[in-house]
Amino acid sequence: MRREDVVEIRKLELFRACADETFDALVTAGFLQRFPPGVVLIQENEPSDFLYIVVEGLVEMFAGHAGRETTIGFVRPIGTFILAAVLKDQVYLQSARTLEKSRVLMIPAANVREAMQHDTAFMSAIVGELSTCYRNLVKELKNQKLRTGTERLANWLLRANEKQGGSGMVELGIGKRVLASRLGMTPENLSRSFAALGPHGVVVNGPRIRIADMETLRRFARPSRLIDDLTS
Amino acid sequence: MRREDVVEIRKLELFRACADETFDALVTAGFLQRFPPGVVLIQENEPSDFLYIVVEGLVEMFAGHAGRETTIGFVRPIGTFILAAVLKDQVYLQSARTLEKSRVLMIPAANVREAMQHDTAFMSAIVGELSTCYRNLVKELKNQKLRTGTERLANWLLRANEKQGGSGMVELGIGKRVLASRLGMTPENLSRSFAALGPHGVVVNGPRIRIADMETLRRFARPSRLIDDLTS
DNA sequence: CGTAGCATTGATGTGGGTCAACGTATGTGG
DNA sequence: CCACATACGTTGACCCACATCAATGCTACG
Repeated sequence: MRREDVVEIRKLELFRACADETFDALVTAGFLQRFPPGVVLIQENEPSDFLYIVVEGLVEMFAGHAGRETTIGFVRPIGTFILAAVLKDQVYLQSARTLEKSRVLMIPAANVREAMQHDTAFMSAIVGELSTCYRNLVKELKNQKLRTGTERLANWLLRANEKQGGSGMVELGIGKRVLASRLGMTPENLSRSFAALGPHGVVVNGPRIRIADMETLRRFARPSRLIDDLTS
Repeated sequence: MRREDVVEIRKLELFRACADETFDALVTAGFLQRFPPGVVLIQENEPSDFLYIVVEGLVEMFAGHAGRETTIGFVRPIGTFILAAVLKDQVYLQSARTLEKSRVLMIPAANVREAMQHDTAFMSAIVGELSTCYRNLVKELKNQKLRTGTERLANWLLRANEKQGGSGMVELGIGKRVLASRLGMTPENLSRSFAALGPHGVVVNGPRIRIADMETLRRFARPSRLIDDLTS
């Protein structure tokens, strides 16, 4: 494991405030693994053996039921997933797979729980992380229940544009079929939603999207700080 | 505030393990308020001044956007709400209103945050509570994205039946219009969904539902531990 | 009583899923 | 280098899930 990666992980909200010994112990106990794209890292309903930290690449969280499947979210460097399952020592509720070639740090769940009990600053950081994740999930539920698919796409584009500098040129960065699942629709419907956004100032060119008229798109999308803000 | 209420609150997962001084300080700092039905206790986008504990009655969590509104969940005695907002000292993402005559204990947010920093056992309980809430929310998101409205209703009935003793007679306990919002559909569609469950062994009689054929209903509903379990 | 709110039902429209066909890369092996 | 296979995105036809609008009956309550 590269030193620069360790430095980056240390900067995570989750690890920033904890003691050196805590951090070192966790990193030492962890395994750094490389995975090609498309590898399933964890599967729902399995016991939570590790806390996962994405050091490089891209991981998709998803879940299935009765023959259907949906994407819950993505984890990019540097980010963690399934913290809650690890803390409660219960089965995963989500599955995870790599979308790109990825490097992932796996920390044994028992070590995380133990570290939390011995380092108050770390536990405090966990509270912060869980609260943030909880609030993001509330926003996602509101996104799903209060908006149509096309509206979700419009807001996703606005947010992606800001993350990429606000130039009005958006690179999807993920396949459209995965984006469709993320937004809770079928690939066919995503195509039609893109078409429907044409009159609202959106020009599609393969994986490159141009927001030609930001004001019109915003008027249609109706972004809300209580749904779309990333931070909190 | 009655002594027996204090005893019950003390039994909450959130307060069970904390020090006596922590608990007493929080309860002393809190205000016990009575509200008639239909009172809005908090509104989304307002700063989080209090942690709320429902001592008696029934509270609905809901959220609105662009003229639409949806129910996120219910809080029954003894239960807490908006813990995450309080911990992050940020605005509420949900609103809350009483559905019945209720008694609610309001604890100033600053006291909660302070207590957490001074009582490790309390902080540990907060981690447990947040993890549980997070996982319940993941389940709700899966419920929404992976099921149709009628399927959600069928599973809701199965769960309500178990909570009420498993006799096969289910009392709704809330208005059908509120239930519809909870399940993410309109009141009209809830009526039709009830009708659609007739062939699957469900008999409706106003607010009293009879599950005449449990096996048939379960076969239709396809309940899953990864979506419908209350505990975890 | 009269009125207001709620549940139900029907008619109708829209969002979105399903199925099928087709085009366009991107590879792979001959 | 080409033929072929595969995966993906797009488009059209069609159908189901669900919302909307309107009308009706019911119950609860002042």
